Amino acid sequence: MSDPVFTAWARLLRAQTHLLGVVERELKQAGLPPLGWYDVLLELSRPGCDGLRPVELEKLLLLAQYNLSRLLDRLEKAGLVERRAVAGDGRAQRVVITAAGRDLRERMWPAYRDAVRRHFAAQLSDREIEMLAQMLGKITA
Amino acid sequence: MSDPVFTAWARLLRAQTHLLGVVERELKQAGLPPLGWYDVLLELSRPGCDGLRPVELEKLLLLAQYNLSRLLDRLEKAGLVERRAVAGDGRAQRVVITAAGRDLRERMWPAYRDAVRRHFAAQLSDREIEMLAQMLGKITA
DNA sequence: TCCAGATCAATGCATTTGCATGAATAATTT
DNA sequence: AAATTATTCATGCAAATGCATTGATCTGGA
Repeated sequence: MSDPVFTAWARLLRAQTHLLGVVERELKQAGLPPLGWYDVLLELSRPGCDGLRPVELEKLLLLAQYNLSRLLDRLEKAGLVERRAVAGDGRAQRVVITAAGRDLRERMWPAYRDAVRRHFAAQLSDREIEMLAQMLGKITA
Repeated sequence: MSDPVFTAWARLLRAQTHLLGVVERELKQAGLPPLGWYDVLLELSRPGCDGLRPVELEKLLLLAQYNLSRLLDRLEKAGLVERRAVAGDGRAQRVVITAAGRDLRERMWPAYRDAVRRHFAAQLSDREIEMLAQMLGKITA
């Protein structure tokens, strides 16, 4: 296990598990829904975004089709998104964020941001953050 | 979202999700159990390790107590580990790997190692791997 | 000794995920 | 046009996870 590759791999898994754990815990403690909800709401509220198809969200968020389908069920039930028919393609749908959805995302953001700053950014220098981003970017590139 | 911190954060989540996805997929395709099984078996088969308590595994692997309890149920049912009583503490138990457990871990290793090399290490130089490890180490430190 | 509090592990129940498949529409081939 | 194949999304069922609680010890005072 002195192999540098597996040291890095192990630390990647460990860091992610740890960070996701604390961040989710803080969100929950603030009475907010899980990060997965945030991710969807964020994509749908990007400037100029007039709704997205499930199949597009799937690729953006690396979610399995059936998981996204049910996540959208929950978001819709909570009144945060709406599914609309797509003219010209009877299979597809367009998922649109509602006012309540935008509102929730905006309320989640401070808690999310602060948790990431405190548990992630605070451990690293600005220079390190940038190098980290640069290297991690190569993986999914 | 041009904030370097959140660029790094987003890439961390993305890289991990992607890597875990492909690695798990390859393990499954090779007819092998999930990574979580490997992690437990690895800890239990470290040289000089004479079994570990669930509470120790919990901390090593960052698992929730109830999740570990049930993971051990599965491993035990599959004949890969045994739970033994601890002399002197009636609450505790000692989890010990079996011969079948060692065997499985050894069979998982090549598939795991190759997947990590191909999807993770291959994207980065040796120097980058080391820097990555160094930075990620600071997070859980 | 006895009791209050802490630690260790299991479990009932609800939620979420994974897997396989299905249902509907679109695109392509013949 | 008809038939085949591909795409998009949903869903039944099983497995795993999260949450709260329980049961059983152990520990440290009164």
